[in-house]
Amino acid sequence: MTQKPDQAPAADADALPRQQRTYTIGELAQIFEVTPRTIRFYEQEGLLAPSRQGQKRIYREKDRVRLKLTLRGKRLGFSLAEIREVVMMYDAMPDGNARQLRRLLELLAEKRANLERQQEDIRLMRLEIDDVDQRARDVLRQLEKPL
Amino acid sequence: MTQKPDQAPAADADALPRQQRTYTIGELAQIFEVTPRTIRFYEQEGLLAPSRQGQKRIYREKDRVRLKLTLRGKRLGFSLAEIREVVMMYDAMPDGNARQLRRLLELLAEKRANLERQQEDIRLMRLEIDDVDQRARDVLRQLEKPL
DNA sequence: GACGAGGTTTACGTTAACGTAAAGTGCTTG
DNA sequence: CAAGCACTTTACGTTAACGTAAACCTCGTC
Repeated sequence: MTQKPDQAPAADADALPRQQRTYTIGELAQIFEVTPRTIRFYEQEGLLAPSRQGQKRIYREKDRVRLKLTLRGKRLGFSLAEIREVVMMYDAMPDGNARQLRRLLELLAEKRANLERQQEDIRLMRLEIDDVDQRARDVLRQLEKPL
Repeated sequence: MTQKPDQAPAADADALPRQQRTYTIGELAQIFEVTPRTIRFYEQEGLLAPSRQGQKRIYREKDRVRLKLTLRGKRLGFSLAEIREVVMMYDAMPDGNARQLRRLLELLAEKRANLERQQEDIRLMRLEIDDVDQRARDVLRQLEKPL
């Protein structure tokens, strides 16, 4: 029963060259610490398009990367709609219409500007945090001094 | 009618030393490009606590800074609850209980870690964007070449 | 062949962060 | 003093991003 490596799922899964590996929804969910529901929802929103094997969803490397990018976008506060916009244009690239491509470049510039503002926000917030931290330590030191 | 600088609101407002300046809700809203509703909502959520003059809210420099920090937090994807947590502990600092202070330091460390992950996310997403940008430009060039 | 572990669809519920509308207060300006 | 603005409270509506529950397959295993 262990001679048919047709689609070995679990045991020697990490022996495959990764590009050919497939994932179930549960596996992906575990990897990224989200629920299957979340993954299905992202599909419904047009962010993922796994193939099917009968009724079950089959995720490939491409889908895994998509999910990773989506979650990264979310951590940065982007909405699913924004993320989808970029992802879909990216997919439409190969047979790219010139107008579409220019639009994509605009979009990318927007995102870049967004990221830069975020970097500045991070820088400032770090300064604030360091300041508060310092003051808290000072107060604490004063409290512990008169022993 | 222009001799009483008691609480001059508009005309020579920028002549005041800023620390004494006060703002109406509408002014603040305009400055930060949010609606008054948003500002009231933040108050309701415990993020702002303007004084009153009769029924009207009076915002001082402190409130303006609070709002600025709040909006910065939002841009970074923090929830109002998270922001409030830090803000409230900050306010409780002066009469600080040692346990509270240590808790604050923990919280700050958390936030810092969060910011660092975000920076990494930004770095990676920039790489992605630059890559997509480059490929889009390449395709575009090929489309325009055979004139 | 019952069953438990995973998968599936469908559908209603929930939370955060406001938007929007109604109805009232207070000043100042023609 | 009527009109208009900017403010107020109260309350219901809305959207995004899932959570949760029910009811159903399908497969390997005891």
